[in-house]
Amino acid sequence: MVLLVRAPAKSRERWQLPWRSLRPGETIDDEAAKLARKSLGTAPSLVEQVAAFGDKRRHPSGAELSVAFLALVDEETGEGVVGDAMWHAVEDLPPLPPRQRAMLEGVVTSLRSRLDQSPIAFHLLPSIFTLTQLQEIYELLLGRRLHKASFRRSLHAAWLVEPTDEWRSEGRGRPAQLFRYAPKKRRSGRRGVRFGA
Amino acid sequence: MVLLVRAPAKSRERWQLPWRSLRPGETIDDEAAKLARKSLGTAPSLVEQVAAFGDKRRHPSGAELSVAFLALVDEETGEGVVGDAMWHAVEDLPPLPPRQRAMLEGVVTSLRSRLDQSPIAFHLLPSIFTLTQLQEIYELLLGRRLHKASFRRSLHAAWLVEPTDEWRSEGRGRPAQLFRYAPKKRRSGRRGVRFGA
DNA sequence: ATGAATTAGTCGCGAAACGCGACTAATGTC
DNA sequence: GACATTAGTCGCGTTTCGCGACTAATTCAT
Repeated sequence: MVLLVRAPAKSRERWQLPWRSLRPGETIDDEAAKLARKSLGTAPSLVEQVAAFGDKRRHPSGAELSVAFLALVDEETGEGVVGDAMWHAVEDLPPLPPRQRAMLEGVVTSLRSRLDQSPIAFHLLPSIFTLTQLQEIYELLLGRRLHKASFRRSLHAAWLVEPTDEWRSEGRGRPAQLFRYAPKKRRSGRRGVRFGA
Repeated sequence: MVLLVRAPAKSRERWQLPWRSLRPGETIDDEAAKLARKSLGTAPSLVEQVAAFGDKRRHPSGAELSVAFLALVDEETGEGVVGDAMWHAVEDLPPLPPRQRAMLEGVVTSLRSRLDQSPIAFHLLPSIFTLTQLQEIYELLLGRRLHKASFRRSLHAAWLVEPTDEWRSEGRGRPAQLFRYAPKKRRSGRRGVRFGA
């Protein structure tokens, strides 16, 4: 889901991405982190610069150039959103200013395409987790279901996790083993997680 | 290879990426295209925005924010470079300002990673070309050799080219068939070019 | 002429990766 | 004790991949 804020009354669209103008002397990375904290009421688990947009479609503020950042929070943290901000489903968004629409699409595409190389998903989990939890995160970010056996095979081939000796029995069903994120640095030809079904 | 220009005398490094400051009222896409034309003496076959850099490492001009663009020209066109600009091998570069070093690395990585989905290579070839020419472009951009049979298999699987009925006999050896870029829009599950060996 | 050299293009096999249904395992519930 | 529920694995048929070896068409040297 995407966090949107109410737009000023004069805009045609009623919602916008959270944004702020760059203050002289500040770095955009710092500014983006501050904006995320302010919009969420808490610090996100990951903030990452994605792309810059500077074409004819102008930003609502009239700015020539916009730099898009991705910030991720887990569902629980997302509940504590402050002010007039509200979460919207990515597949069902209200009208947005054209450039923001493009930025959002770019961010989502970029996120999904880098998901196999970058350990983004682990930022949304506690340090110890079950493989089912991990798979659910990937399914959420990719927007589609994955096959359990195939997911685990890719995962082990990528040497990203190692088992702990703890087990979690969460209500009914067989207890799940807990894993931690522990990428093995394969010196040559390391491979990311490949997904398919 | 990368086109660098001489830095002002006061800088520690002697070379820099071509750059200019954004003039109010201009779009960065337009400005980038102009800069490329001016640096090269001719229009590049492709100009593409890649990423923005705004961390602590400052641009030589002191600017807070830098937006990196990729411009590609074929070897022949590159000969006509004007002024004090000079081509340098990507694997053997002179010292650059830190942010520019990072920008360059980002651009090259991004170029290589998107090469399988985006028809970048075709911008560097005439509209009619041989498959060996195409493979050489990919090898140049990826910085490694590819296996001929595998390359052609991936290429045909991606439905990117179609044969013409023309043949080129270029000196010795068997004449090569000429192809044109003609991507088939497979409605579902289109796949890019995959490389390996 | 004839054969070596050169470049283009294809075949096919062994290995690896993938998709996926079906299986076993361990727990709670009725 | 049967059954539902969740975790985890196995294995088989198919596709993809890496790559050496092959055929094809031309030029060059003798």
